[in-house]
Parts: sequence; C-alpha cells; structure tokens
Amino acid sequence: MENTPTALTPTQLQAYFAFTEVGSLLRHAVEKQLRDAGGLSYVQFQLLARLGDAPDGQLRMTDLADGVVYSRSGLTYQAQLLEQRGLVTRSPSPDDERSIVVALTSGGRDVLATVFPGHIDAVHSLLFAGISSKDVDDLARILAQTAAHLRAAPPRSAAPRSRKKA
Amino acid sequence: MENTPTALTPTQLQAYFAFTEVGSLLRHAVEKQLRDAGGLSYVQFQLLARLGDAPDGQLRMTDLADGVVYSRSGLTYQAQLLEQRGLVTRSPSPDDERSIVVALTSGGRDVLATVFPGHIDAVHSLLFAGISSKDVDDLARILAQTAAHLRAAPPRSAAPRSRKKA
DNA sequence: TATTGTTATACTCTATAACTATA
DNA sequence: TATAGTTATAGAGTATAACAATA
Repeated sequence: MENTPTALTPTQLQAYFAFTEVGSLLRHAVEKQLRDAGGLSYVQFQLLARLGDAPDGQLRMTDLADGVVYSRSGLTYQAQLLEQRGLVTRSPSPDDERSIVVALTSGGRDVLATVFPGHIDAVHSLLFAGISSKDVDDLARILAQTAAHLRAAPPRSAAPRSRKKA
Repeated sequence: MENTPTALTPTQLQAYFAFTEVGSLLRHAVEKQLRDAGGLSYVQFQLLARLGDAPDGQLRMTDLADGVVYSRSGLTYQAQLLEQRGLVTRSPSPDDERSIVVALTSGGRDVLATVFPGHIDAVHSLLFAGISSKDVDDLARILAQTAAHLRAAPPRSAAPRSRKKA
C-alpha cells in the first residue's frame, strides 16, 4: 500500500476523465437505442448477446452471469424477464441437475437482430467516427491490454465468488 | 442514415468490447471504494468533486447537474441527500431568485479528502498499472478527441434540454 | 460440505409529469 | 412565455440473506 502513488499525472487525469466521459455518454446513448429499438435494458442485451455468441445459443446460469451481473439474484431477475418475453427458455441441465440451461429462442434471435444494426451505428458514430483507424488500432491494443491486466489482477478485497478453485 | 456502416471492423469490435469491459470493472471497483471509504455513490462523488473544482466551491443546481445527471429531479434527490449529511448547503442565489446555489461545506471537503487517495489508487491500479506511459499518452489523446467529438455532435434524437439557444 | 439457483425483502436510484415561483 | 427547481409517484434494478436441492 505504501508504494502506490497518491497522485495521477496530468495526462493520466486527462485520460481518466475522458474515459469516464466517453463511457457515460456512450452508455447512455446505447441504453436509449436498445430500449427504443427492442425494449431491452443494457444488461438484458448483454445477456442475449452472450447467448448469441455461445456455441448452441445456450449457457448455464452461472456462466451467463459471468462479468455481466454481480449477484446471483440479479441474474435470476433478468432471466425471468427475458423468459416472460419469450426471448429465452430455462430448463434443467441433463448433466448437472443443479444447473439451469438458458437458451436463446428464435424470438430472442429476432430481437437481437432487430437491435443490432442500430447498436452498431451508435457505437460507430459515438466511439469511432471521430478518430483515425490508426487510433482505433491503438485504442484496441491498449484497452485489450488493460482488460487483460484487470482480469489477471482482480481488485483486492473483491472477494471473487468462486475462482477456478486455484 | 444510408451511409452509416452496418458493421464494425474486427479491431473496432475488439476496442469496443475492451472499452466496455474496462469501464464496467473500473466503475464497479470505484463505486465500492467510494461507498466503503466515504459512504458516497458515484454520482454523489461526482457532484462533490465538481463543487470542489468550482471557483468558490459552489455552483447553481443546473450547472452542477450538467453531464452528471440526466434529469432535474435526479439532481434534487441527490442534492437533498448531500445536504442532509451536511456535505453541501443549498441557498437561493442573490443574482437570480429562481436559482439555488449549492456550496461545498468543510464537512464536504473532508469527505472528499478522505475518499480521494483511495480513489486515485483504484484508478491507478486498475486503469494505468498495466500500460506504458506512452500508451497513457495515446489513450489520453485519443479519448480526449472522442470526447470532443461527442460534445460537438450530440446523439441524434437526444433532444438536448436547453442548448445555448443557438 | 460446497455449489447452483430461487425467493423474499428492502433499498437506491431514475424519470415523468404536475406544480410553484421568478425573469 | 421560458427558465429554475421541487414534489409526488411509479418503476426498474440491485444486493443480502435465507432457503431448497443436487454433487
């Protein structure tokens, strides 16, 4: 603790402020687009998108939650909403009877498809329209590195719920 | 609308995902630190920090809200909480009797001072510890540019509440 | 005993609309 | 009429803890 710096450089401050400002505006705009286009909250979109990327369009609850939601009950709540709208199904896993498998329905895929173009447009116009492709490269590289760093070194006292029993 | 791209390049996708991942983890960690260290929500911290930066430690409600909160009532709510804790005062403006001036109290400055070191540490360790100082420079430059772009071109249909009557 | 998921509950936060008062 | 701010209210979301069932 003694050797962590107690100040940020002016450049770091600038980067931090710009990061939060861009993040806030982007998040707000994207949430509006998702709500208007598909009646989805950001979290719901993330869950559907995650299922869309999964091999068979399905994941266990626990795996689905990972990184999107920070409490089990929060996922149950959102999964219920998605199920009520017919965008996903929940069924017991044959492998492990404790588990629930969440699967994207065709209706879920439809909503995802409806929402995607506007989502992409928003991200493009807000995040990328103002910078060169070289800058996009740099941004991708730097942020990917930062993300990797974060995954490797979880915030102290974060009490990871169940980390690979390592 | 016809000339907006309907897809992002792989690099753009990578940058976008990394951006949201870093933003989410950073936000979550910072919120926890602020809550633990000073009992502040992120919004409350932003409001206090904004007042701390203001010339006399005071701002009108409307100016204070700008960029932090997206509804007037949301600010009233938060300002009430801060006032109840004695961190700010609210008093009618002498200039314009419609306005309320929000001022940071010494107690408010204390809380800010209490919370700041841990906040800086968190930002440093999460956002900057993993990348070179050259990368910090690039990040600052690129994101500042993006932020400027966003301010200049507000998202269509954003219905800016009252924009400089231009 | 550890893990998966749900439920009950309480709380925080946000937004909309109606309202008051001043410019 | 437009602006500054408040209030009432309703809704969405989240977290904690207690719980049941399976491994």
